[in-house]
Amino acid sequence: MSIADPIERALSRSGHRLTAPRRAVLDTMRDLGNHFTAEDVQHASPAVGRATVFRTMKLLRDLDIICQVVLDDGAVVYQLNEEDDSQHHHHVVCSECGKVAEFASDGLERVLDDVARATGFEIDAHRLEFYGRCAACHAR
Amino acid sequence: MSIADPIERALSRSGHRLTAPRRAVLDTMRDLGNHFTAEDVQHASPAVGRATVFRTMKLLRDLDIICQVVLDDGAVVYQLNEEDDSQHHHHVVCSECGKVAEFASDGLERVLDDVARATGFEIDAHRLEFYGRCAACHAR
DNA sequence: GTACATGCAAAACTTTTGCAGTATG
DNA sequence: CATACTGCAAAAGTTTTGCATGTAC
Repeated sequence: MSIADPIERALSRSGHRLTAPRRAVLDTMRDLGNHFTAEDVQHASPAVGRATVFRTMKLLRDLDIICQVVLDDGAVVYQLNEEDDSQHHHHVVCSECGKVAEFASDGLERVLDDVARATGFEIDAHRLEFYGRCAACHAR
Repeated sequence: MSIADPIERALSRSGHRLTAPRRAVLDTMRDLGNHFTAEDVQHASPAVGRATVFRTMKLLRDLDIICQVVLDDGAVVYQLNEEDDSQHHHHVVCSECGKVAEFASDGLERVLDDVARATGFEIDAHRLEFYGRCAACHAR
């Protein structure tokens, strides 16, 4: 039987078992919608053991199903990657409602080259986050 | 009497006291050279109480004397800002030796505009980190 | 049926707080 | 000499681990 949900399929295909607690954690993350911490997930799924929440989140992180978002204040939270977008991308975080949008970086190449030249570093990865106010919060 | 060290002067001028533990923490940070965590500092200055290390680091962060660096794996560490460079800047982290170089972002404006247009966000802050290998490690 | 996954509880960490004593400005 | 700061120890919070039990495949 083939699995309908793409995330559950990815889990299964990578050799991991599709268990009730894992489904519960995934559903919770979808319900939370925005970014969340392990504590958020645990709180919204009290039936799942604390350790399992951490173990599941670590697994999902390794599989690139969730990704880290670094907030303005340095706190690190997580977010489900958008469908088929386990690609490299960045985040814009709304400081009012917490909404996060993703975007792909194109123009960053130039900055990267400049920095490589100026510092002598060979750069192979980066992290970029923007902070501001989303259209809705901005309008108010 | 005027204070020779620019950081100590900044501390004093902002209405804080120049105490032995604070000097010890600052000296330790300079010794560590690179980025460090609260634990690194505490470990290198056993004479200073644990709580004081945390309180001092919080203070230095508020005064923009140290800044956060987010590592590749999401861990957040700290680093002394370079002299007179409490300005906005970014970091390139060597994944081999841990060395961190700072740089100012110029070309980021274009990326920022693109993202603002594409997402509808009004962007007022950002965070950018590059990861790679420094010239020395790269040469080896 | 077997290996993987879970839940629980304890352990290991990290960071914060209350308070009595100390020392800076 | 007032009050900002410190150290200690306890508390609060977070993440990990060991182990017996359960369950997906």
